[in-house]
Amino acid sequence: MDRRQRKTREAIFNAFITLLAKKDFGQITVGEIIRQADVGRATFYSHFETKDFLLKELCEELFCHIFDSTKNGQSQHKHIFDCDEKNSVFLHLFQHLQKNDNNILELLSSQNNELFLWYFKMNLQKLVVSQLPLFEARKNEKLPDSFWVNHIAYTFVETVRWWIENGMKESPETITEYFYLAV
Amino acid sequence: MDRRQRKTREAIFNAFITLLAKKDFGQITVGEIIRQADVGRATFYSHFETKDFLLKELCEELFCHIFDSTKNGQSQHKHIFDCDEKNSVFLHLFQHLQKNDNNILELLSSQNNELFLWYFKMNLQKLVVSQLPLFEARKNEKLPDSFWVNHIAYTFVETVRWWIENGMKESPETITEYFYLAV
DNA sequence: TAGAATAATGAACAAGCAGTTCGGTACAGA
DNA sequence: TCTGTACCGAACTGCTTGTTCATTATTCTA
Repeated sequence: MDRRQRKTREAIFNAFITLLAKKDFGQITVGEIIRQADVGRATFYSHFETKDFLLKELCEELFCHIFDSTKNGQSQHKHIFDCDEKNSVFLHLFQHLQKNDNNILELLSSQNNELFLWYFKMNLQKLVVSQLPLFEARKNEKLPDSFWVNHIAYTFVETVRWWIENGMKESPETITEYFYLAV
Repeated sequence: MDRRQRKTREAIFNAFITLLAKKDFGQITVGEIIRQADVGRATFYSHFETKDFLLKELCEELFCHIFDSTKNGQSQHKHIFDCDEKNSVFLHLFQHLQKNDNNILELLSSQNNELFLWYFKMNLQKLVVSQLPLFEARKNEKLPDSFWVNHIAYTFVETVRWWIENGMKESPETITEYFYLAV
């Protein structure tokens, strides 16, 4: 990819994240994004079809990074699926969130976009499916699988949200415990 | 209240609900609402400050109805807090939802507004607090109260969403059981 | 390093929407 | 019947989205 393209794309993403930390997705205008990113209007639209696509692509990029941190070998973390202790997968995620590598926290806070949470949950569900044995003990055979997976994934999302809204005072270890106790 | 006011208000609410069943809150315009409701533009704005306030007031009206169905003595249901069997409170809610008295289902579906779900959850939390003893057996003393209440309320919301998305094939009794098994 | 290809610029533009204003009309309630 | 109030509708401001295009700058490559 042309270096100019990469730089522009990054500038737009960064501007967008900065703005998302301050206000709701719905009330961010393209005008604000391009002012913050310092790019031309036409440039923005040559990169992203609409504002919604921008969010979509940002989500894909972020979640790709957080759910697969060995990509490009840049991360000091091992791939979450490769972790030795099975239990550490979710702990690892909480740790990632605490570090707030990508300002993901602002995006997950309650006032932000439904679509973003939806992406988060979708990625989580894939993870949960691979980790189902962990929750075997708690599962009741009467519960349909899809219900169960949905429940675990959303319990995680809600745990993160509760954590953020309460100032993230708890350690990732404590929150992981809460999560397991709640499921 | 003047009969004209009542009629206009109702027409706007109905138009809004009709439109919400078809498309996302964000892409409904005031123009569409007033065309569907067959009222003038200025009339709309004399009733509701903005589109957001319309949603807010609709939520208040609906949840007031569903969470307090004895209001105005119109309902055949007893007040949910007065039900004889403690267990029936949530069953009662699921039954209400199945009847879809107020087209509330469309509003709770995943593509709809965050604000709406937020209101739903807020009302639920109040209910959950009053019903906490029901969940005493499942609660672990390590979990903070606010975390626990939040978890129960959102488990309910997610149960409803799962139910809707899967075609509501299960009976309210079955779903109530799923809910209790999940919490 | 010259030249072709591609990306960015910025200003102008059309279209659409939110929310306001106001003079005129219709209706409710007493 | 009369008075106050609600509704109407059209016009208007201001803002946003998304497009266009001629011009400029940068990158890639031969």
